[in-house]
Amino acid sequence: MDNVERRSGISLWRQIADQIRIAISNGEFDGNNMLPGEIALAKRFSVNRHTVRSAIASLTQEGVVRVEQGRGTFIERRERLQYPIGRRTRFSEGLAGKIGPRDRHLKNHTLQPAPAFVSTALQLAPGAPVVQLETVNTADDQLVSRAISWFDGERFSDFADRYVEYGSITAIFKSYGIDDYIRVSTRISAHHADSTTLEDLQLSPGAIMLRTEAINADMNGRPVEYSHSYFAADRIELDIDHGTALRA
Amino acid sequence: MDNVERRSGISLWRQIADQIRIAISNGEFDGNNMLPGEIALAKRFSVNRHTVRSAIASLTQEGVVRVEQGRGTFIERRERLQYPIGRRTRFSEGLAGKIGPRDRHLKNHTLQPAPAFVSTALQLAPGAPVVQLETVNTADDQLVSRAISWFDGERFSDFADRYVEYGSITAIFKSYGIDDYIRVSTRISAHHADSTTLEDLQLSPGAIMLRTEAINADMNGRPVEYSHSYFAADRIELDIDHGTALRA
DNA sequence: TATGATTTGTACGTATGTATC
DNA sequence: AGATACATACGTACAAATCAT
Repeated sequence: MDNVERRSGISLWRQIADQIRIAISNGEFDGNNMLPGEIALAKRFSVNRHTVRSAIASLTQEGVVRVEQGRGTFIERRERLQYPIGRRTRFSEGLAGKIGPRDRHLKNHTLQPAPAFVSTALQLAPGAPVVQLETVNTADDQLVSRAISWFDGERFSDFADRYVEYGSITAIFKSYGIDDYIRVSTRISAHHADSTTLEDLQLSPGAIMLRTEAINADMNGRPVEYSHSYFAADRIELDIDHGTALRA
Repeated sequence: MDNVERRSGISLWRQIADQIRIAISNGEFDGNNMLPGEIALAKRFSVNRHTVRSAIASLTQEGVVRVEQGRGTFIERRERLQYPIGRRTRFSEGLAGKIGPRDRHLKNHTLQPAPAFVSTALQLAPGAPVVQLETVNTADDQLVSRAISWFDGERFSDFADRYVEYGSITAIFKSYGIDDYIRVSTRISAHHADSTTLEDLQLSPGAIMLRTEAINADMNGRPVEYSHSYFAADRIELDIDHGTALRA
């Protein structure tokens, strides 16, 4: 019987969370990979069931366990896929060992006047038309991200149609006469997942998303794509390629 | 008096969280930038105080509000500092507009045999001695990150001593005859903050951290620094510099 | 400086709803 | 259908932090 100390300056739920975390790493629950029920844990630590629930809620936040209503509390351990980001990353190309087959599912597309932040990023006149694509993306058959991308509506008016035909962004750009393009900027931040991302990526409430804001440009330096991507943080890590050539 | 609907298939706390979020964006609490007390909110929505607390806990997770015991619940909105990461980023150099004066505080340092993952990253023999530095870092007088860095213990045995003397990493490397170094790899992931990071960066429980795992090398391609950094995700965003020169 | 009022945090108990097996 | 397990919601009491007086 484990014990917890009252009036120690550390709340019971935190002491219990700590002890459960240690018990997990000691392999105590390796058999069926799940915790005992809340009532059993409450008895084990001699506290109320709700105190155990507070501890489990905390461990859920940390990503240590995952709770399923009616089934139980499961120990969570998943390797993160390595998702490459670089000046010349091409997803259609084979990538050295990192991440497997990718797929994009087109959720929605529109042709509309650009919001201010989009026209700025694409260096277009305010309110110029832009094509907007919303996709949900998988890698190794796992949902990993959703993205919203914008393209110059004058230059790429039927971008969405070609999407179905060509499949890859690289191929579509080629069809417009753009043989090459490069990533010129990427901004990365982390947030709690919003409701759209929770749904699209089938995440649990409280999940974390990695957000990237990126601009790609053609070889004249003219922006051709602006995008916001939201990755399931517990499924991937971003692997930044800083280039291999030495430069002065 | 706002109302919530029971037995609607949506829990009361979620309905309340949604209504509070909307009220915030409507500017309803702009006066003192904080929510009414829990009891007042409970009366407003005709529910128990704990139901309100569940709603507020959810909003805290989203980063919409921040709770301070004995004071109240405050509306959270802070601009993220833009933190540059690139092949040749130098923190002692002036950086274009992005982020202000930086400072590192040395928390701890040791000289010890390298753990396996460190010797691998630095391309040293297993168990070779390494200098380990633990720092807490500020930018614009705000706590932004903590870091653990490792250096070859043979090559840089008195690294920690020189730290006090020189202040900047670049200057220390120069003192060892390394005039230049570059970032060769960066891996970025997001997690819930662990207890050490919570404490070092004075974060609230449930906060998110951005983790970077980085290797710097000298101009011969020999690794000179391996580091793990943990950033307060609500205070910064990482701005990846992909370089400006065009390369084949 | 001290004290009381206010506000959030912890912990208990109880009842009922919902999902799974 | 029944048993089990987690989810929601109510209530009560007291602790801890903050703030005004």
